Amino acid sequence: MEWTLPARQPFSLPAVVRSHGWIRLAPFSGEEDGTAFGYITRVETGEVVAMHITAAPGGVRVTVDGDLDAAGQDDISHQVRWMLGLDQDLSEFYDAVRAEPGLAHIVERAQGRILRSPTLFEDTVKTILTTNTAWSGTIRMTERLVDRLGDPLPSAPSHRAFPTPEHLATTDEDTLRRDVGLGYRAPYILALARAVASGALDLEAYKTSPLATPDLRRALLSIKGVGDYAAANLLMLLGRYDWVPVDSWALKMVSQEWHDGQPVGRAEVEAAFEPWGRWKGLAYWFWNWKS
DNA sequence: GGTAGACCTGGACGC
DNA sequence: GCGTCCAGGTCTACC
Repeated sequence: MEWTLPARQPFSLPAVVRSHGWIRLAPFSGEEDGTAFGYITRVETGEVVAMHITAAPGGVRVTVDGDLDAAGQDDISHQVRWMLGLDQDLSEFYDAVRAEPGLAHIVERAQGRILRSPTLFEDTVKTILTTNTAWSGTIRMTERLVDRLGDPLPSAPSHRAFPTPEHLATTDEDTLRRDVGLGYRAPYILALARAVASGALDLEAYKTSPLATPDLRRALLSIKGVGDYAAANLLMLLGRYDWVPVDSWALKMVSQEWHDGQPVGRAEVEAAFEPWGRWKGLAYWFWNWKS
């Protein structure tokens, strides 16, 4: 079955899909040009479903294999709206950057939305798996996590959904460390899954949290394995753009952009984007780097 | 508050 | 093929 979902304009599906590397992490699958992507998800009943998203006039077309009841269709629609930020209003950001040569392209290309997973649990796990490793390591760890512990798609069992916190919580550190290859991150992921599964940590509530960003950041930092960079990255995914996710790549880019290749620290990166105020994270994310 | 060292893996490199 | 070095954030212990 298929249906369409409207997006607040301007909207570009390729701009969201290509906003960062998430599309390369299981259980996403996607075209290089960003014109379509697939994702293996689960609906509230526990059923595993493959969805396929393509561009449609004014929004996106959602296709799933087989039929869903009304509740299942609503659930998928809700997930897709969050994943693509279909309801996000970035007009204030566009007005702020229109005159900046390093950012004006954002408006022309309808950039600004960032691809997300359906749950903040999945995005938190993936963010922890980006830390202290090469991107190829993140891809590999995520693939193994889904392959070993995700529930299979009934029509194609080799395709699996991202593991639920409940399922992850029942595994053990040694399996995650050696079989999945998470290394020292294994206890972090296990503790996170158990906290979410037990209800001690309600990550989904952070999507609509009334907390001020500094307080939300402190809450994220209390998760083992989430440090300054990871917290800033998660805030970006939550639509809070007042922190810049400073990693080694950011240091390198800012060094080359404004400091003639001389070594810089976190302070220089933050100072470079300070003028963009509550939009500084987005300004950094979509900056048109010269190098 | 700041800093050093450990954590773990894969890739690059030299032999 | 093997050994060594390095990159990549976060945590913990220590000052």
